Amino acid sequence: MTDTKRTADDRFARFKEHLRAQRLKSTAQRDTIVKAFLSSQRHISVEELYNDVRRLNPHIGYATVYRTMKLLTECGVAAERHFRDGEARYESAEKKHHDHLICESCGKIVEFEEPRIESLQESTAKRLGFHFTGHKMELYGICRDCRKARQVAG
Amino acid sequence: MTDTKRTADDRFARFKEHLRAQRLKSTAQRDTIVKAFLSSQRHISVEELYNDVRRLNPHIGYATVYRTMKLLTECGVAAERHFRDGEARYESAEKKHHDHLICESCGKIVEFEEPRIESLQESTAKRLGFHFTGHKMELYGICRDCRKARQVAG
DNA sequence: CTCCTAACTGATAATGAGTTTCAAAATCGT
DNA sequence: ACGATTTTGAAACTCATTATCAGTTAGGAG
Repeated sequence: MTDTKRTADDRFARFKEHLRAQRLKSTAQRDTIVKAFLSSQRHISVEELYNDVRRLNPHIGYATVYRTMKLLTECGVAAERHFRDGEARYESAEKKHHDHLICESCGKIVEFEEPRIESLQESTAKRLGFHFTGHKMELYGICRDCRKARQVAG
Repeated sequence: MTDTKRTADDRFARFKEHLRAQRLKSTAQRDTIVKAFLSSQRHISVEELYNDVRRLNPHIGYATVYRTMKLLTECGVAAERHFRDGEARYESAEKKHHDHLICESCGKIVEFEEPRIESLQESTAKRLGFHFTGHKMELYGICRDCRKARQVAG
């Protein structure tokens, strides 16, 4: 069994556990949506997920996808992100804290951690009299591939 | 004449210049909206601005406020910001680059600059093969006043 | 100053992401 | 298997913002 498969199973179990703890019900729709999410690529939008889900069961509605992603976010299996395009994107919340670097040309999203930035943010907040609780941070740039493509084109 | 008044005049002139350059027309509505914006507090929302404008001229419509803020943004007099609450807020674009620290309890917005953060961001992007073009960054925390109030209440 | 045309305005409709409503259907503890 | 409680899908509704459109206005040519 692959690592990917095993962690997907773990997260699915965590979701089921959340339902039980909250006295919510297990349904075929929820299972389908969660499995589609867990086997999707990172940073999927609701629309993209809905399209995946529809392939598995065309009767599942848009609202149910939204509702299920909310549940997944509540139980810590998914994390909601808002980048520039205005629609929410979801990623697995397994990994530790990280931020995103986004290519303005092709939309590629790269994840990174930089503790030195975090610690400067914390000290900046403290300097201004705040107890630091978190941040929203995305870096934007042009990735190597797009720079190359541009040189060829230009 | 105060400094505030003088820079407001400058910005108004810059707006008028933009209209001329783009062969757009000067109208009483635009003048009213721009003056209301220039005499408003920082980080004003469209709704707040609309309310201010209505006091000066109740016949000006919502759409015209939106349209005029777009013009002000285009000519560099205003800058659009998107914080967590989902509605756009506008600030004067006169000042040099800065970021925002927002109190999660009372909503207070403090501006700051921290070149050391910017330079770490730039080097992080470079390390990942990107040409850094910009960022979106907001810090969140609890301000001193809210912490005090909480102690008293608790 | 008067005409004329392109630009502008305000009301309203439309958009798009996301949420709520509601009647019918499904779950699950007893 | 019963029956209260949840859940579902479709459709209606938000909320911020943008587009449409018919009527109005600015401002340059003459």
